[in-house]
Amino acid sequence: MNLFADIRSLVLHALDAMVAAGDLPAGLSTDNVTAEPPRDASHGDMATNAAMVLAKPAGMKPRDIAEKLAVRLSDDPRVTSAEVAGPGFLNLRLAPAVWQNVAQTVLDSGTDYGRATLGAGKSVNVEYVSANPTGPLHVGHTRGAVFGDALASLLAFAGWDVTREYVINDGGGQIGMLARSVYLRYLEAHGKEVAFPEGTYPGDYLVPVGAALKEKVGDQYIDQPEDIWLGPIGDFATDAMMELIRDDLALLGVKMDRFFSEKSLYNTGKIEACLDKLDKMGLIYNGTLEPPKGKLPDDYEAREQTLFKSTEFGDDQDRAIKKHDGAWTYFAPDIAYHNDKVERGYDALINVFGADHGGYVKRMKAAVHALSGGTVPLDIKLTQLVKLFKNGEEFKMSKRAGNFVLLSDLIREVGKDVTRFVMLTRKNDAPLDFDFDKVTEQSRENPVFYVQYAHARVASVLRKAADAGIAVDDATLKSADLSKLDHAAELALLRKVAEWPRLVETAARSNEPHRIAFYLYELAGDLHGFWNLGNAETGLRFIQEDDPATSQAKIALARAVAIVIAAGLGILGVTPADEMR
RNA sequence: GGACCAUUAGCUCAGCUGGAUAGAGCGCUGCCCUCCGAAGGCAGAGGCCAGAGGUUCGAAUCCUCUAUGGUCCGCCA
Repeated sequence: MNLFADIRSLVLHALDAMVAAGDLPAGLSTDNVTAEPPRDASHGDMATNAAMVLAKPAGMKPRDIAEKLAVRLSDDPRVTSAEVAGPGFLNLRLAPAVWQNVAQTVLDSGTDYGRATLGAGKSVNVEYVSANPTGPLHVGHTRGAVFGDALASLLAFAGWDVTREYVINDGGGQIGMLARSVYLRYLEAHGKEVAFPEGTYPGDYLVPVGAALKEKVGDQYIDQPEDIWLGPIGDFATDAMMELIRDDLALLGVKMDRFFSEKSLYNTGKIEACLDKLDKMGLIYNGTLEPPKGKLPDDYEAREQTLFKSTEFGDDQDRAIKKHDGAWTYFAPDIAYHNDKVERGYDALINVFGADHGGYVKRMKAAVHALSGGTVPLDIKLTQLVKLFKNGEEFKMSKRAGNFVLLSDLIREVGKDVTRFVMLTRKNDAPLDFDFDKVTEQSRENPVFYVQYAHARVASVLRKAADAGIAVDDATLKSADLSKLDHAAELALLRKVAEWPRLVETAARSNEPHRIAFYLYELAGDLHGFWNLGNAETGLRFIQEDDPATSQAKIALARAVAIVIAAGLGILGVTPADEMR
């Protein structure tokens, strides 16, 4: 399925044969032997570094190994030439049939082409978004949501059994503030004058929640002390906020497999049990932390509290799990939450956090390492800030000014597909500029458009061909005579398509979905370039008048490109377009 | 004081986990539509891969130090 893996194993077999023939010492490690397309296509279709890697341990000259290897590889029908080059590279040229078969493979597999077995038999939990349930999602949450979702899809495509999870922070103090805010809206719904004190949430979105509460409970909470209503209203408000958030996520095309309530860890003994477990490992103690460096808070005083020995696992200092008054810090339930994930039996955990949680990474990894005995890797991906630009100027958002751009506003303005794709055109850990004007522009500068346009062009060809009476269903295309695809430009395009499975693997291995977006942009560029060749050289147009057989072979190539684009966009959560408007 | 991330063309960024002459887009220069959508394409100019050491057949990539920028640093979740 993966051509590069096939060629690599061909090389490895040849090396084994050399060992058997006494041309190479036995027992050499071939871990670093690669088979990859050379950067410069003029070097050939595939290059292996085997000779250079093995030269030293074998005590032989690289060129000697390479030449013997070349002879053996030449025996394979797929290899048309094997030349030693440079310091000891072995450049291979492959038979056109190898590339032509790629088109057939793609048509056979459809958008499943490129699915990998990297994660086969393994499960991974991807936790993302996890915004506090105190209001609708805004732009700040969007990048993490898109990134996490695309990463989850990528891993699923690479064979992992993926769980998408959202942890609801419904156990902390901010739920109390939410409840008070809703209470004020509730009073307002009863016609009372209210003022929002510092710390409460004055946003309009709580108005309907207050009204709904009135609907549900009538006037029973009016003039009642806080301890009567705080709990129930907190629950009521959290549910309402989660409904809001789910709606926002739906707009983005994000669907979670599981919502985990942090509150469910409280008063159930789960936190205590988990910390007991750590205590038995000798990782919990009472102590006093060093005062923070840099700016010292005005009211700082050294206090003794319960600490977790995260320094044992590389953290800079130990971390508090209990406040001075004995209440849990946020870290405590979070440890228990991750313990729960470990106990659910995942083979790997991934958390997607905003960059402002960078300081949290080490302690969380420390906790998971301790809880799983080092058996469950936790990867934490941080997403950097998104800067919005409108009319050429940066649009600053601030909590105080309350001028957040809501996720729903963003979608309304530019759409789900644009939002998702653009958010994935940067590495997760690099800041991202989101320019409202650019992202809706129809030009090469706008990668979303450019990729969509390539897909639409193929769809257009299919329509035109059908109009001309040429059968272009995939079943027919599959049986086309692909040996007609013998032009260098056609083979080059097939090579690019053939890279897809390999790209999926590397992207999945590094948890970097942005690589998909970049590859699609390149593939689209190659298609556009190829398309234009047809201007000067009519023999390269997809539709050849009066020659349905050739047309079908060429259209099969176009379809293969479109299928890969569709598969890639599928991972990114973007709908491929059949025509541009 | 410390941690994490970044530093690649005038600008915005990739760089396939160590490979051959470092790549795109924008901008600049010059070209290509009786032609499946020119909403495109081709070509040219433009680089001390922040700096200095190290690791090895080989470094933009790995390690150390330095510089600059960003994020963060008590029991807030």
